Amino acid sequence: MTSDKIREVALRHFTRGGYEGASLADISAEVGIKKQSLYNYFTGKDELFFAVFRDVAAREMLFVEEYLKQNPLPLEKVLYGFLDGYRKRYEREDDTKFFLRMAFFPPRHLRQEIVEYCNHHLDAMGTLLEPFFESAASAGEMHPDVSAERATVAFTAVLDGMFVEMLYGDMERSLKRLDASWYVYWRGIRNS
Amino acid sequence: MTSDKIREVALRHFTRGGYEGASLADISAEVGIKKQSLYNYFTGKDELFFAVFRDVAAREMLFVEEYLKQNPLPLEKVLYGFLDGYRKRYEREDDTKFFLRMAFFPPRHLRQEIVEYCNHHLDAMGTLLEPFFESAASAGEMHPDVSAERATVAFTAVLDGMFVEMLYGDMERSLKRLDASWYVYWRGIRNS
DNA sequence: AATAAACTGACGAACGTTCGTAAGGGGTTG
DNA sequence: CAACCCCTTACGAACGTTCGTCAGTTTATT
Repeated sequence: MTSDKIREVALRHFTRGGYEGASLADISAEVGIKKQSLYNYFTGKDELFFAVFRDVAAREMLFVEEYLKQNPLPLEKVLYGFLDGYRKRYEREDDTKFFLRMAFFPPRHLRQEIVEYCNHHLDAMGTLLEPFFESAASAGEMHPDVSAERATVAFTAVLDGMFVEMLYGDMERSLKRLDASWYVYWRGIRNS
Repeated sequence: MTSDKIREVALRHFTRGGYEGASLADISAEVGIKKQSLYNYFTGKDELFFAVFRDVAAREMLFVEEYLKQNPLPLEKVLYGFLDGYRKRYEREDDTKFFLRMAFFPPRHLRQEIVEYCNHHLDAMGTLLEPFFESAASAGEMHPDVSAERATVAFTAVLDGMFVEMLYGDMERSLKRLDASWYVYWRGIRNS
């Protein structure tokens, strides 16, 4: 399907160049068609962008849902596995990088729509994550001084910290940061 | 000085639109001159960009140096004050936001030069920060299980996590994250 | 025959950049 | 004091390119 191919190539171009830096000429050339032919599938650049954006958001959410659907495990395993799973996915796919870029630096004229989408995404992610902390708290896996909410918020910060280091591109540094962040984070919330 | 004014306006435009999204026409219009007149001060867009970049990098480094120059304090105060000081600065100035944007998503044809600059910056920052952790470790302020290096790396991750939330723009969320991240981080490294 | 998907051609607008030039101020000469 | 030159700074006009987009036409599929 040509439409899928276009979205796939466009994702890569939007990720590397941003909205302004991605040109329809380059995208269509890589797909193997003329840029005017893109208009058989999308009404314009904005619609192509949002098609890509929706694809990415759906896959991101699916990834999180699928991971958290697994059988209940000790919190330590769930959380570290989550970080490591996301790390591996980040290496393979442009999805997360695209999503971060557009969340942080949206093109001005699409800003509002993007921000709304991202807020919804973050809320949904919090809703999926927090129960794990709450049941872990009930089970005595977490230190009683650390509330489930604080632990959740701090965990998403660890996740973002890892993303940021990966954005920057140095794999060795990323692993070192993941190790250090997780080590300190888990010491900070565990009950022992 | 017109050159300063240009750099000041250009900083704002580069921060909000990125390299590709910032146009010389818009910048010059806001300064109050025609775009051709920019060429009296800079040989082109790239040189203007690097002039801004160097200004920003210098101010960023100066901020860190000045803060850490203060009289020795307990590690807890130094680190939390560092986070909070950066938070306040972030609200006031575009410097950090510009720096993050260009570090994460540099324009392709300037990528190498930018990355080199950023690496130097990160190294210098590590060099300034690590001694605080090492002397704190010697003084018994940190838990013996946590190495100074791990604590340093995890701390810069906390800092980046805060930046990221501020990038996203919601102040309430940023403060909540700062609170949670710091609370968990300090529990993770303190000696008690 | 009908429909979808590719094409050619062209559009106005914006981009960064270059050229030639005019206005202004300062310093050195008559 | 006036005349000259020079250098800085601004500008209008135009350059060639690229941008996203629109219209009309051919090709291929069913």
